[in-house]
Amino acid sequence: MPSPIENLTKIEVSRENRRRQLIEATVRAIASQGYARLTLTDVAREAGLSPAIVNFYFKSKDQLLVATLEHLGAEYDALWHAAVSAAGGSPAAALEAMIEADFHPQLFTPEKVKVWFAFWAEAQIQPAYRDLVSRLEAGYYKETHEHCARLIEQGGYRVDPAAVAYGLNAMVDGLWFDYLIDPEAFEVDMAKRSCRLFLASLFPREFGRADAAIVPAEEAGDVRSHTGHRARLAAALKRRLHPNTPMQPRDLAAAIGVTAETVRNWLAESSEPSSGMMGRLAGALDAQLWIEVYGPVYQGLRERFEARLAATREAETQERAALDVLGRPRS
Amino acid sequence: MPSPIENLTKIEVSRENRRRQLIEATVRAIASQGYARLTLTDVAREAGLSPAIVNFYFKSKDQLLVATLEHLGAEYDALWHAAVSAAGGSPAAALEAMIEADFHPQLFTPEKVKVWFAFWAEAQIQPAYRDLVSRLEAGYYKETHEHCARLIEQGGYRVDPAAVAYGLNAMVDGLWFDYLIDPEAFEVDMAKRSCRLFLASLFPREFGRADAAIVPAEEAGDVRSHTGHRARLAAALKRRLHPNTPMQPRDLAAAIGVTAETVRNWLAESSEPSSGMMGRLAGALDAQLWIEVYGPVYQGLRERFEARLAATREAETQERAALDVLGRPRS
DNA sequence: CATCCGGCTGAATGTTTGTTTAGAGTTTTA
DNA sequence: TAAAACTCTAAACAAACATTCAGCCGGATG
Repeated sequence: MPSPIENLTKIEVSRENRRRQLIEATVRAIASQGYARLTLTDVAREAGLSPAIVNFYFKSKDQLLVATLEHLGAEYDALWHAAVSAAGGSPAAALEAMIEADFHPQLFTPEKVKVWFAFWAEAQIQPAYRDLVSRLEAGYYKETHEHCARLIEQGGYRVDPAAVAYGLNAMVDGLWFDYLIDPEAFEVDMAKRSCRLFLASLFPREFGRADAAIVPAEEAGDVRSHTGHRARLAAALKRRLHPNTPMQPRDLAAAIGVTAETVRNWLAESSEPSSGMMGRLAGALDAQLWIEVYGPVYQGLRERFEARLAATREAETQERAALDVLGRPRS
Repeated sequence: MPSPIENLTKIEVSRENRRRQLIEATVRAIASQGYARLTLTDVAREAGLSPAIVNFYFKSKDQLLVATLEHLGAEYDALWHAAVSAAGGSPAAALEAMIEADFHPQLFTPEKVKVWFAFWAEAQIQPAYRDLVSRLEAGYYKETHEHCARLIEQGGYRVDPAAVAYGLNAMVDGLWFDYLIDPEAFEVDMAKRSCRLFLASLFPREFGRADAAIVPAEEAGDVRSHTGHRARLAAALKRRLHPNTPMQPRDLAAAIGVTAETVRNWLAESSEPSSGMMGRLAGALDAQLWIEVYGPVYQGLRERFEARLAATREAETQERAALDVLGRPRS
């Protein structure tokens, strides 16, 4: 389990922290000023530094913006990859995990959604943005399509996996859009329910009947609300900060830009990182961290899937038998 | 059937034309330069005029941009309102009409979609944009919700109309987004099919079974492909340019910025306006024009709906009877 | 025909902003 | 400890841009 930071000198780590500090300042600045009116003075003010600093760490304003988009893209990719891995092999659980990831509080904040749309709009002009955005979208679509196809095959369904994946992707993007337009009125539960409604009406055995989908999903609660991940985080960190490894708490703290005291508190389970900080941790260490900490949550999701599947399959069998009695097998 | 242009002097008409010319130049300029890099010089170049002209017809660059957004919004509203009216009272046909309108070639062009997203992204900052965009979205959602609710009630379905309307809106927005990201790869038919797949799985009687929705929809063809609307347009125009009305072909031509010769060609059915020009016509005359010209197309859609409904209702009745025999009425 | 007036332009203006540069303060290295 | 390297800032610079304005041109008006 090698860590990226082992290969870097302290100077390089420090530079990396400054760059990230500026990138995060850029995100805040775009969210408050807008992309079009963004100036380096805004970024510097957010970062608490002088305007000229940007041209020191990034060659130009354009490069800062590209780096910001790359940062957001990497964060998004890492999150849903980890969620899918944690969901195990079941395609239904994987799709559910992707929906959860799409509305995960680390990504799905008013600030970040605003910034995403700013880049998306601008990507039509700037080829540098465009390529990156297209690659992200394609990767996400491919993954969705794969799980849909497997689900259709395993479940013996007869719909076009491309149409399903396409529709699901579009719905998620559209819900992000709704959130952009009016974050106050947006209800995350309702959004997830709409996605499940779509899947449930196509795959009733795995996602429950469409009728059931209108009932607020009491399961599949917010990841944050689950207790136990504080302990899991501490354990996962301890494994990585084992005495005979070169990395010590203070190194990790320096790598992610917090004090050593903060890291010690996490290890002592007396506090826990914000979701944003959690993303930094996963970046500084490895993506496996995500799975170890949040895996059990998705594991729970998976188990509920299996139970629901068994129940609805029973009902399905009875219904099918009833039709068979009349000699008119269901098409 | 009063026409707005009757109340305007020639000078006012001329001013209105220039304003629209500048607005359309702005749309092209944003599509090619992007919102952030847009300069008045770009707009002027697109319009074939000098940069200072903008501050003559609009007090400032900001006002030009607001006017541009208002123009797009009015066009969008008019289009789907007309489509819904033409669809008659059936909620299913209305929903189908709204889907058709959302991907209508007048609106759904790479240029306009780019510009829409540019404004949407910027709407997070500029309250002037924000209010307008929110109002448009709300109106569209309300309409969708209404038709969904009626469909659910009439059909005896048991899903939450809000979740359906929400999901459908999100899917349409998301498909626009896909188009933004990669217009080359986008297939309009596939997009419409995904929307119908969603509706079909919830309302199988009105939209056909989900299984059927994977077959390319040979019906519901593109509005443009229907012959006959050239004749309908000529007739509709003749009614409005009747000899004893004050408006003559040359007035109409001036109002929409074409030559009188062009209008005469439309009347003679020897040519037809582009979809964009059709939008101008409806604006200069009245929205009813849309219905007269394109109504029969949506009428055809409605008839196919009725036929499909009758066929699937028959099958449904048989199935229900089969279940009743077993004394286990379908829940 | 002379006059007037609105439409439009080219040049000028003042502001904003990205970038450069010289150098001060601090840390690291020899 | 001295020198070198690094980080960061303040000021200067140059380019881009929205906006203003004086005035030209062409058609309408008397």
